[in-house]
Amino acid sequence: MPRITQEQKQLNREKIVNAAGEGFRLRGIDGVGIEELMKAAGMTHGGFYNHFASKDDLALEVLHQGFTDSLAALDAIRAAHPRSARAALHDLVDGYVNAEHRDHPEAGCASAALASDAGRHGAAAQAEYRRGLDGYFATIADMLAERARQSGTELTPAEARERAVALFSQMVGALTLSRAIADAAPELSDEVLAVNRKRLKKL
Amino acid sequence: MPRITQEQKQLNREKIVNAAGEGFRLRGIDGVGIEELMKAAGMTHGGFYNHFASKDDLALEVLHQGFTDSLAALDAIRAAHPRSARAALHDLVDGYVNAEHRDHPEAGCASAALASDAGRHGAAAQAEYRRGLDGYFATIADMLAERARQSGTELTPAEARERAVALFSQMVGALTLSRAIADAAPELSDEVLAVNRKRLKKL
DNA sequence: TGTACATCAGTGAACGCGCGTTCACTGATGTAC
DNA sequence: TGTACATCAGTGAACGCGCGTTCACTGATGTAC
Repeated sequence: MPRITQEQKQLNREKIVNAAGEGFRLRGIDGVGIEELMKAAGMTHGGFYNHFASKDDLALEVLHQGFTDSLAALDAIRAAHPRSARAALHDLVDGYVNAEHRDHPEAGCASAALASDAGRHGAAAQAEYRRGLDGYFATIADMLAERARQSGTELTPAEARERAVALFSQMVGALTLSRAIADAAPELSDEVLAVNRKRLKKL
Repeated sequence: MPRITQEQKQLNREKIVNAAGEGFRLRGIDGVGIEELMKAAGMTHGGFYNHFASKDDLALEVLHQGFTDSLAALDAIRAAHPRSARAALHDLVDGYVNAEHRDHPEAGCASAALASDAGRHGAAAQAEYRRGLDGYFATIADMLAERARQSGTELTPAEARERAVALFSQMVGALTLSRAIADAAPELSDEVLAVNRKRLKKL
């Protein structure tokens, strides 16, 4: 069978990145092997190095793809509420700080699922992470400034950014803590989500 | 040489737990091997199983010890400010959300350093984590209620707890994000810390 | 208190296993003419 | 357009390596008398 279309090769590469994206978010970069990854992508492990120079190389691509997706999703939330930044912010908080997102890191935000992996996997991984964070902070700051404008007040750029940094930090912290106890203490985990969701929407 | 005093055995056990506490916080539970751990504790790897049934067993003890230490440190902060819960809360935030703590996870809070490890290492690990979180939430709620009382207002227990949960979530999120980009984007990392520190103290 | 013996903590070699990575092979694709 | 050949993506066995764990050994400690 081998030697396939260039188009098919590109599709296979994407399958690997997607499978790795889910696996890495669920169990960490070091928690998933290449054989398992390639199997999930529908191939055998030997072909991995036709696509990536190393596992770390793949990890970088997963981070890049993850943040690209997350930032696109954030833009989609904004676009869904063209008249109300307040409604968009509520959607953002509700969509981020909830049980569904907690229970499915494989389909969720790279920031929350891969924070400790990024911190431990070298400067290149951190640079990808930084790009994501910058995007989150800038977009949320925009949303906050827009909301202020729509309710007849003004926010200096510095103030909007401060609030955005604090807001996103709390969102990530809430998800992180709720995940750390999801199986053993579901009520406490739910409480962490509910309390933060409620208070984040009041900010 | 072998067969040593029971007292010495206990000391050796503590050395292993301490070495593991540092190693696990720095590089994750899966990121440190038993041989390396035992070497750091001043022994060879073979004796490990005289102290622990397995590496997971050690991880549980590390979590337990970590939260015990953290909760004791929290009590010490309270005790240092018997007249002002406000001052104690400021100390807590300043001591938690800063560059020193970011750069030395091995000497820092188990909640922040081991959150993803706990979430991925089974129900027993999560139960230890829960115990720590319960302690943090309860103590911080107490501090917030005390601060209100000292400034002439009252806080219902429910309101105090809500604020405590939100406050600690934000503290953990701030530290988590700042660590994820500490090497590659030190200015952004510092900003995350400074913004959250400032706003947490206003809460 | 002194002696004889059982216990058992630390040592370091060894075990099986799974990991990331390499490689010879294959045959369909891509390309040169 | 057709043909001959080079390319190269996927296969699956193999590599070295480090991991968690086991084990026979040792000799000082703990204990029974």
